[in-house]
Amino acid sequence: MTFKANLTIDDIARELGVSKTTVSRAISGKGRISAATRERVQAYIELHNYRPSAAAKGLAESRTYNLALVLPKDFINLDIPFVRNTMSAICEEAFHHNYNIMICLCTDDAPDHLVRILDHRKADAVILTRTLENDRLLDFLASRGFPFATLGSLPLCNQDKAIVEADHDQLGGCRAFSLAFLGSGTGKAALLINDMNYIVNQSRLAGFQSACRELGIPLEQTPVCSGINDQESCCQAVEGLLAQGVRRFLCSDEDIAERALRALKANGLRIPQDAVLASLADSDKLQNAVPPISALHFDPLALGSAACREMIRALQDEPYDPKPRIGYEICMRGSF
Amino acid sequence: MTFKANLTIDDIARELGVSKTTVSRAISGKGRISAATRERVQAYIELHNYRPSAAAKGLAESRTYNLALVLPKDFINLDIPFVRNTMSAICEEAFHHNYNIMICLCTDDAPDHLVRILDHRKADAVILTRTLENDRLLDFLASRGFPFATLGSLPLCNQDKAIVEADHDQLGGCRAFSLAFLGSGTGKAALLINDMNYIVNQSRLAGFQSACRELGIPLEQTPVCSGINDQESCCQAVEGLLAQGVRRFLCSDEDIAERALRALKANGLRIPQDAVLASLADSDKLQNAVPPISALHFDPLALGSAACREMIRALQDEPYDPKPRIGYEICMRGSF
DNA sequence: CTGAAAGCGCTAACAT
DNA sequence: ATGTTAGCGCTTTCAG
Repeated sequence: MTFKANLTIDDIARELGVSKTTVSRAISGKGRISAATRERVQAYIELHNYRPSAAAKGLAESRTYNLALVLPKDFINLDIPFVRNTMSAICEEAFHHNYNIMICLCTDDAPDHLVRILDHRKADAVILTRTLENDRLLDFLASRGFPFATLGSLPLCNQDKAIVEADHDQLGGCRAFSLAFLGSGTGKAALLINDMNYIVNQSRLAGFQSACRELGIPLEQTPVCSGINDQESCCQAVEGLLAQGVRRFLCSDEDIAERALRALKANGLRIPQDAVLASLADSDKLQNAVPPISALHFDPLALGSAACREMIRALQDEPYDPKPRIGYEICMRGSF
Repeated sequence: MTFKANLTIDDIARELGVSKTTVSRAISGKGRISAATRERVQAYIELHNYRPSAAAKGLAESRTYNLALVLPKDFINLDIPFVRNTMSAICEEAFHHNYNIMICLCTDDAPDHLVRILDHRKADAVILTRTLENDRLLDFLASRGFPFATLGSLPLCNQDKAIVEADHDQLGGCRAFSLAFLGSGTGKAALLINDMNYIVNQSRLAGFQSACRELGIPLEQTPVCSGINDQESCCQAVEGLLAQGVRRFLCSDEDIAERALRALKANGLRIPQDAVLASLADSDKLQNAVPPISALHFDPLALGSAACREMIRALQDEPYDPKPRIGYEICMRGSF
């Protein structure tokens, strides 16, 4: 079967003895058209495998049917399962709505890829895969008034600037998980956390502290160590806390949990006999760790899909949820 | 500063009292135009921050300035450093040439994303991140006559169907590395390999066998185990080989090397005292393994850039290299 | 219910 | 060297 490459709406109109308008209507379903001619056109299209040109449609409608997905540049060097997962979910969801995903690699101080996509109007909206407290990309998008969605909540300074702000229920999840963790034993419990510039870490801390308040645990009983970004800083923090008599460690994410596990093992402590450990974010690694680490589990696929879906709805002036929230699951694996 | 969103070439022409054509020429540099007017136009553009609409330019030129990057669907669940790395390199390179990258998640039997991109003409060419022996995506692209580039060599059945076929020098690298590995000791040496449907594995095997021939090692002295795709099959293979007296293990990639390392350790063998181990593909994991594993090292960034660059050159009718080859490096880390 | 015509913003012959 | 004109393939008033 030969492939007739570039059949146009004009060809069909001529062939069928109708006008371009009629063909267009038969395809889009917009405007009045008789069922008979619609079917005639559709049959022709089906038979001849006609596919409209996205470029032409786009130009006429001032749309591209593309979404720009901003990936953090360190994704090059570092596997970030969250990014990988949300990326695929977004891609799937976009496909489902006839949109495509254009990727751009950006850092806060190198937004070049994104700038160019906006300048050349190659996408209808942007999806950010993470949110920071001082986020120049966020400021940039807001200042341009360009529609965007975020995975993760916005900082107060950019409150409500996004069309869609999708997030896991971090506050509720961290609170519930912290309650379980804190309630499962006695003695000082510490929170190990990384970069507080990430909004997600702020939410985690807030959830943890809310649980502390609920249980009437005074602040000095729950030390918080932030800035844990490699094995060394983690070891130092853990050893310092051990010296203070802390034996209960809650980690803000899976990477820290892995490091803390190593640090505790290195200090000869067994989990859960000598010390307990848990994580406010999950991954395969924690499930397969020895011993497995209990964690608060979220579904990145659901988050990515939701953000993408609602953004596309918004673009099409359909009713949409500006702040989709994805629930959590508590995975008890015996590490506390 | 307010942002005048949609300045067009028409606005500029009117404002400057010249024709659209002149403006177009001043921008593209095509056609004759006086230096004076070119500068006048450029100054105006600079001042008013004009950016051409990619959609309009695209429609007029029948181009999209987009490249479709096909990612394997299992990238969702599994980190594939090679994919991550080449993806970023491609994205960077594309940016550099004013192209954008559109991603599509495909498997051999679910090419939907790609089909739609081609149908709607949303990309000018495709980049495949891997090549298989029986590759329906490859057949599909070839049958459509759509331009594409591959990372990795093509199978014989689709020889020369790609516009660009970028590859590491697998044959040369594997041969050289195998020579070093085989020459470093005596006794049976085994090759552990995964899916022979991957062209890259075929090249690795060919390189290995070429080294064997060169050294005059008979085939029965170099057992080859293929189909190693998880820890269990690796353990079985390793134990079977140990029983045959094999103490020298060459692995086709980093994942197998990791698994083999575990299997050897589990059998109480120390590296390199009791057994030696090496890998025909490298990654951070091998570098950080205990003990570090010697490996043949390639640069995925260079590969991705080359494929993307040559593909874009081809699209622009510039001279290009249809078969860029990236060199290798042998990283000796003491595991043999 | 259908068609004619203008237009989306740019490029590219073909004049001049 | 610059302008005129006609597209690229679709959508969308506005008439009939």
